[in-house]
Amino acid sequence: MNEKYLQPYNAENVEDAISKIWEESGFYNPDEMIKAGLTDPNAEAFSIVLPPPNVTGTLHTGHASMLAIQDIMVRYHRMLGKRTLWLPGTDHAAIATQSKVEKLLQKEKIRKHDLGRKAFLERVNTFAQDSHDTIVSQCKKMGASLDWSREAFTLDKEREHAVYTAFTQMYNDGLIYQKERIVNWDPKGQTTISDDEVVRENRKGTMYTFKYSHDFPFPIATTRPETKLGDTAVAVHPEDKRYQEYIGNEYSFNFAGEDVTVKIVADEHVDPEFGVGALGVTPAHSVADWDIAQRHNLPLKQVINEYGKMIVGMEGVKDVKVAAAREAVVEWLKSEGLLLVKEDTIQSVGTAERTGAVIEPLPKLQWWIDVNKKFPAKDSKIEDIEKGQMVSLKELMLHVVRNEQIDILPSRFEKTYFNWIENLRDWNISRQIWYGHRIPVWYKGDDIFVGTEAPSGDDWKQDEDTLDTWFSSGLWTFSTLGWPNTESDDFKTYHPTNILETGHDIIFFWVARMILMTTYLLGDIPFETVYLHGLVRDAKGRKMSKSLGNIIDPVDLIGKYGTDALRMALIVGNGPGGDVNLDENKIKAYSKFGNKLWNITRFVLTETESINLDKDFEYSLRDQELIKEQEELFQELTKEMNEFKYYLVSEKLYHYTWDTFASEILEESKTIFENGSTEEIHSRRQFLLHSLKMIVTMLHPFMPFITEEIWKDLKNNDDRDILMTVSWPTL
RNA sequence: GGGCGAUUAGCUCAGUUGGCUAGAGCAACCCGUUUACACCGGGUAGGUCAGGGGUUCGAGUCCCUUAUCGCCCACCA
Repeated sequence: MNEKYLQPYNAENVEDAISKIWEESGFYNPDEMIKAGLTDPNAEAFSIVLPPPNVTGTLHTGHASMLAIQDIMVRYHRMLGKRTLWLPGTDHAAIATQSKVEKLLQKEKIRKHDLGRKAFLERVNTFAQDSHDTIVSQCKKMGASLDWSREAFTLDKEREHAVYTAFTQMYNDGLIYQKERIVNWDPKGQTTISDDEVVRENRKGTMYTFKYSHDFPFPIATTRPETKLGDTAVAVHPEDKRYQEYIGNEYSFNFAGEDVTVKIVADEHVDPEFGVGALGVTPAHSVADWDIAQRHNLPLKQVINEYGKMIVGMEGVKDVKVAAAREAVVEWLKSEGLLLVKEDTIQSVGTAERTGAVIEPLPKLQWWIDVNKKFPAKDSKIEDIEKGQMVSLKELMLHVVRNEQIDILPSRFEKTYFNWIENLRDWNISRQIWYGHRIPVWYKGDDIFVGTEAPSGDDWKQDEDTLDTWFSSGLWTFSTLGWPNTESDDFKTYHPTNILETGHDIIFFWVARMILMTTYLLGDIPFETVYLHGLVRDAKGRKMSKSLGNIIDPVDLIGKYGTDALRMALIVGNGPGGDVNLDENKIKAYSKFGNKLWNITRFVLTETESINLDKDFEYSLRDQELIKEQEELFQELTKEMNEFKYYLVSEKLYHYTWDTFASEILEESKTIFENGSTEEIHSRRQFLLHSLKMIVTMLHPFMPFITEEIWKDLKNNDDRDILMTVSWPTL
């Protein structure tokens, strides 16, 4: 027996050595598996794309959990003999990365405009490269069997070509258009953001009820008096008796130094029960008011600029930030005797997901994707949609989930998905930041050119804006497989992918966008199953955050307990959609399990030292009984593997190994070895060896390192050298 | 305002399509080392499965209801 078993299991030494074996084998790459004769070239394909981590820093425990789940899926299918690809990459994460680098520059007292676009982007690229390198090494530490030879980046040349191709097609189909409309403006990030990048927060505010002027017939209420300088109407409910006589009238007056004219309009949107039942309409600075203005053809008047400062008004208001201007306007109302009521209220404030700034709705010229416009469907692999049939993006997105061509797990998220799509508005895809895919539109005078490359000839100027990062992420399942070349081997073999495993927090940002892009561009689905995992929380179930100081670094945990133990702690009891509380004690428990398995191996090897697995003999009655029990369990486990119930399989393997195999069978074996007949002893030795091989094989997707290490001492001549490439037991 | 989820042992949680005396890890208490493993073994204690009602031969599991907590979505000024 190998002397290593005389010492307790040392995860750290073993894991590094095993990683090396796997990487040097090249078997993460399915092509190498085929070359070595380990995978049948005609085998069914199985593919997953890694949700590309943002190059904004290092991986956290959430990533660790994601890697563990996906690696289980991948190793399992590889062992089933499938042509298995797990494709890695990273995401440039436009705004997130740019604002991170801006913060770093701020510490050096450098502003990005002083550097200029080119120098700034060099800084960002350096930062992104560092993050990338850290992420790659962390993925490897987790034992993730990713095919690095196919690694991609959302902002590299190949992906740019895919992005430009997609943009051009959508533009030519009239799905991408440019229009001035009210947008979510982030005054801190100096860019627009899409609706789902706006995080709503309930904050304390003050509701002011006042009259515009002494001549105005009735009061209105608002939480933002400073925007009233931009009012162009007052809306009331059409059936509200109090205001009937005023509908259609126009009133002009001076408000805090600005000449204002408002028209009284009747609109169903107004709730007569709320406040005074009359709403000052500010089309340029409120999304709801913009919609009212559209319905009544009202003029637009911008009073706040991109820096969140007032551009009109009296002294103390003009050129002042909105918060201070609000105070000034309220003071003015008081002094004029126009303020009637001031009361505390809770208001829902939109903030920018990345910068935390309060969103200032502003009218701006932007690029949009029309989700309602009908277009002829591409050559369609979508069930019940024929080629050329007129469909909208929204319809396609709903259709493929409704007809279960795409399955979402857990299924309750399907409802959430439908609800979101049904209320979807056009997608604002242009951003006023530097880091990202530059919009593939060029201008020369009044001419406009949209294409995958700059037009020939001088004086063409490319659009300054970049694309929303999710535009490129939306193409991920096929831009990584060679698209727009649909004839490439990878594309033909691995698309659509089988499973998308990701967090339920990005179902709208990403999952929905991938479905949008793929159904539109390919007339196909991007993946068959969406497996959504929850959040990794701390031991007490709290969200990990910097302010709570409860962030756990997966690398520290691996150093302490080993990757196998961490993986088990993240998997057991963690079903789809559920949050997992990561308790260090749980990891500790599974590191003990590793040692248990180690000692089981020691016992079995000691007792079976001189023998090989014998295929031609009959088990004793007792052993036949044990085999039967075992096979029943293993069949059940295989079924559960196919149902994505990794949380059950891992737990059951743990209990079988410890409570049944070690506590009962090994103990019983001691008696047999002492008192049994020759036949009984031989049978039991065979049984132990056989069982341990089965256990180690089935545990491999969960605890890849220790099982691979044990396999070295367990394999026979006719077994494959590397456990990763061994077949999953078929019973 | 709409939707979803949770509530099981001191703590953190499993419990798969309703089916034998409700489980795990950690914590607590007692005992055990001539060895596969003290990173261990054996044992003890601890739960009216949030409350109430219903369906059923049978409910932690299904239905209704109440309470508490949490999450997501939404243009109530």
